[in-house]
Amino acid sequence: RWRKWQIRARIQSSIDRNLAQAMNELERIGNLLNLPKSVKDEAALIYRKAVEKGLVRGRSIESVVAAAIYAACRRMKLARTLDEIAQYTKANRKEVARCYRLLLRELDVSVPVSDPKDYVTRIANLLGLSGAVMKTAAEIIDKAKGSGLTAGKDPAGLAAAAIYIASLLHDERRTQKEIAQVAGVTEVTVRNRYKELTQELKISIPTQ
Amino acid sequence: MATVTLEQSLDLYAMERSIPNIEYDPDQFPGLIFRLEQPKVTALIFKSGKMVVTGAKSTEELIKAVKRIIKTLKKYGIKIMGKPKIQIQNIVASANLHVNVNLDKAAFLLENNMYEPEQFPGLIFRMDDPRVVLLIFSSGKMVITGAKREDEVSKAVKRIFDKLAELDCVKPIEEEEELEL
DNA sequence: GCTTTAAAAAGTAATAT
DNA sequence: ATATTACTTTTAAAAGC
Repeated sequence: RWRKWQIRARIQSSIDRNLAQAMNELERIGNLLNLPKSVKDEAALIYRKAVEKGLVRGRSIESVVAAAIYAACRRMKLARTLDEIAQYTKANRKEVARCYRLLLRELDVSVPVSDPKDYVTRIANLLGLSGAVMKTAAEIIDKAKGSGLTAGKDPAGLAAAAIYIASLLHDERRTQKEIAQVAGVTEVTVRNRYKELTQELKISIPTQ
Repeated sequence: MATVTLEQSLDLYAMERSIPNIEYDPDQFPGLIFRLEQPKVTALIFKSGKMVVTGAKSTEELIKAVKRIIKTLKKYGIKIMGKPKIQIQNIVASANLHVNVNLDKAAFLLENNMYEPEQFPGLIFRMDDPRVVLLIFSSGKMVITGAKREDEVSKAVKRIFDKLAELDCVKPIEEEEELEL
């Protein structure tokens, strides 16, 4: 059937054109975020599934690409906030979040719940903190999980507070302001998590 | 939240002129906003004679509110014939399981859920039967929405409690303060 | 899809004192 | 530095863009 073949070819070419444009966007945003090739490949795979399922219709390619990048980062356990990714698009965080939820619901992509420890690694690297601080912060996160202090809390805020505490314990102090900034949360959040973690886990900070 | 149907059309402009404390800006929204203080509800009134009533805490309160809204309209000279048809469209309720919920574990074991703590502290669970959506918090408190009947709410709460217990996602709360009424 | 309305949950953000 | 206030999520309907 000529007709059927023709329709199929037309759909395929439209998918191809969409993909070509999307891959350019993916490359652009991915480079701005300094994402490793493995994450960009993962995002490309997710995006391809989305186009093939027709999920991009009525939505901007850019926001779906951003959502695919976010999903890929989560799957690869690379700590990036939705805001960091959305800042390189014309869409706002809310629109990218909407696309991300659509990908989760419509595609067979399972995304693990984000682990505050992934943010610990990133924050420590950005602040040039030692592996010892990183290790202690990760231990604090594990204890917090065991005590049920992490449920419902922003992993970035938890990681920021754990890093703050660990930096004090290792005498590599960073201010709450510095940590809050790289973690992408406010100082108030770092302070609130810090209070809760030190009190509930009975961590005493040497007064200096 | 309920819809009310009056089998007649309404002149919203006339209502806006005669009834005090009314908001009506057709450029912003096609409905006229009417706020009733007792029972405290808000009604969106449309020119088709249909309305949306939100804020009622019970079916009884809803019925009383609709009667008072219509009485008020009549008081200001708006002619209303027949009796209103009230349909409950959505019930929003909150509940407390009085146990802590392990959201990480629940997110891994429950089927249709979404748990994104960087975005929202609650786990969003879409239940098939009854067809409702639950926002579950680690405190054991929750929000149930999407139900059309009150029994769907209690059924959903029982189901989710059983399911969470079965999956070993609940833990008794240590620090029990509890009310002394 | 958006606009408007209300309500709860717990966390975070923005702004006020 | 803490106290408000406001916004995040979910749901449903109305009429119109």
